Amino acid sequence: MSVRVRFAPSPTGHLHVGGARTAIFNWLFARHHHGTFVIRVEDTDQARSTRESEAMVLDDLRWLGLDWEEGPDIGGPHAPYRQSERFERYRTVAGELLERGRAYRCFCTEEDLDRKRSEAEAQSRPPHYDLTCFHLSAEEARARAGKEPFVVRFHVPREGEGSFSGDVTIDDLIRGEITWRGESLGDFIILRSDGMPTYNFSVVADDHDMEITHVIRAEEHLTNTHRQVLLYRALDWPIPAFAHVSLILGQDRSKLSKRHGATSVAAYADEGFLPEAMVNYLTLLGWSAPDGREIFSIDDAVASFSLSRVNPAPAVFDPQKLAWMNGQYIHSASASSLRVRLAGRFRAAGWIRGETASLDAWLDDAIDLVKKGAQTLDELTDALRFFFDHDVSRLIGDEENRQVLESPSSGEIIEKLREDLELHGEPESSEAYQEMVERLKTATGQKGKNLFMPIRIVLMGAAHGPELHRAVPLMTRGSRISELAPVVSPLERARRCLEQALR
RNA sequence: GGCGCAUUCGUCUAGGGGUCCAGGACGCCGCCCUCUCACGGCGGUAACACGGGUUCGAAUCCCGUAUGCGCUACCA
Repeated sequence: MSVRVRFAPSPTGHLHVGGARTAIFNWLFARHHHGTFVIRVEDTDQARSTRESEAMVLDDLRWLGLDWEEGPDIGGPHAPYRQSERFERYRTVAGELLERGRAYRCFCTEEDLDRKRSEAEAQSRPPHYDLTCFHLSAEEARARAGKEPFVVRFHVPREGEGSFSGDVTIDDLIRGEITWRGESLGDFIILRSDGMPTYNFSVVADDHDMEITHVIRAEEHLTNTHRQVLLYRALDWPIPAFAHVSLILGQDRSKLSKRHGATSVAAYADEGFLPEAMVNYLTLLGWSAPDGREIFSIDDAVASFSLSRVNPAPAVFDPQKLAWMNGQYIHSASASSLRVRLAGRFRAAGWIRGETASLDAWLDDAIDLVKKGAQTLDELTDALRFFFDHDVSRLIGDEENRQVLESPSSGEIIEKLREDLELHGEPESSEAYQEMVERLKTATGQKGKNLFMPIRIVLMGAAHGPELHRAVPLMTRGSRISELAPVVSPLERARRCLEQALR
């Protein structure tokens, strides 16, 4: 039998990293087994669910690089894939359960239930439903159903009730054997008074109808499995395999949520994280490759993925390691591929004014110049800002910079630098830059840090940054490309500094 | 409270009775490279929750305790 798995998000906002990892594990499992990946939208909570959220979640999944064979956007043999469009089916299944005597109408009001619950708690009895309506005769139930609101409850088989048992044992693919006793469960609602199904019920109906073979989901659903298996049994439906993936925790070891900072994958996309890095990191949160490698492509993960290597313990989300990993991907990416991903940011910054091959070539060189210093696309963009933005007053506003510039030799070095640039022209190559440095060495008698720091600060605008012999020629070349926003040329920088900072 | 799950360096993890005085990665610290910052290289710091068993031998198996988390809803 071919593998069929599903990811079932509730459309209540962007996809969060926890959901993303569950989706990734499902997808990896499906692809590894050449199975089918289904997206089903669980929007029975109509107060919180929106179509906009559904579109966002689907976009987030696509951004991660996941694809699916069946889903609300593309349909499929088991359409519809939105629970809100499957109400008829749930009513039919509930009717089947009613007919089989495995479920019953319950007319107790919420007030009744609240009262019963607190009474039970006061007497330290389990707060289970007291079966009042279970004991109603079929005739009475039918009669009241016409004029009173009711819910449909599933009856959890009690000891000695025929051949049925409320005990359930599953063999979780990640955690092994897990057993629940029937006594720990009360009769639970499957259809609300407004006719809407509850989660545990719709999930079972859908997973069965959609022929899901493996239910891979978050650990928070683990104890729900007890109810769900009971439902499968009452309906004589085959029970799928289960795999419960542990929760992702924040730094304080509580379940990851908004107050832990960025938790939606969209937020990471905005900051300039690459989907490949995101998938790689999330895959590693709970799973490890058999060969121990930590940086791997999604195809490698597909090839070696197995649920038996998924760790059952919860994992703390570590933004630092994610950032490191994203950096690894950026550092090994080609400049041209990064340029494509950065295009939107460059345009937003107003740096790109036209289109020409020389512009692309310049951008690629610029990207290569700074990419090792960046861990995100945002940082990479920031690292390029110095080309276009040369603010002398901000430059001398920095204490470290001012100290260097105020040293006795600096004035002379900058003066000679300007003279050299005027006389020999601005360096367009690394070699030309080196020659310029040699001339400045002889002219000023300075070398090492004493020589380079003033040059660096005046030309680059900061004491730290990329290599001068690459950056300065690029600056020169950039200042001559009209399709690019104005790059401040080396000579202009030297002049401005002399005028505004050094007397 | 009841039920369930989990517990190896700060974090992610490897390990599934002897090869483990526990290996890798992130972080942190130091050194090297170097005009600076990064990158990279090298080295260091740091863990089997606790208590009982089982066994010649336990991080690995069993029981208990502690702690954390989840469920116990007409949320999913």
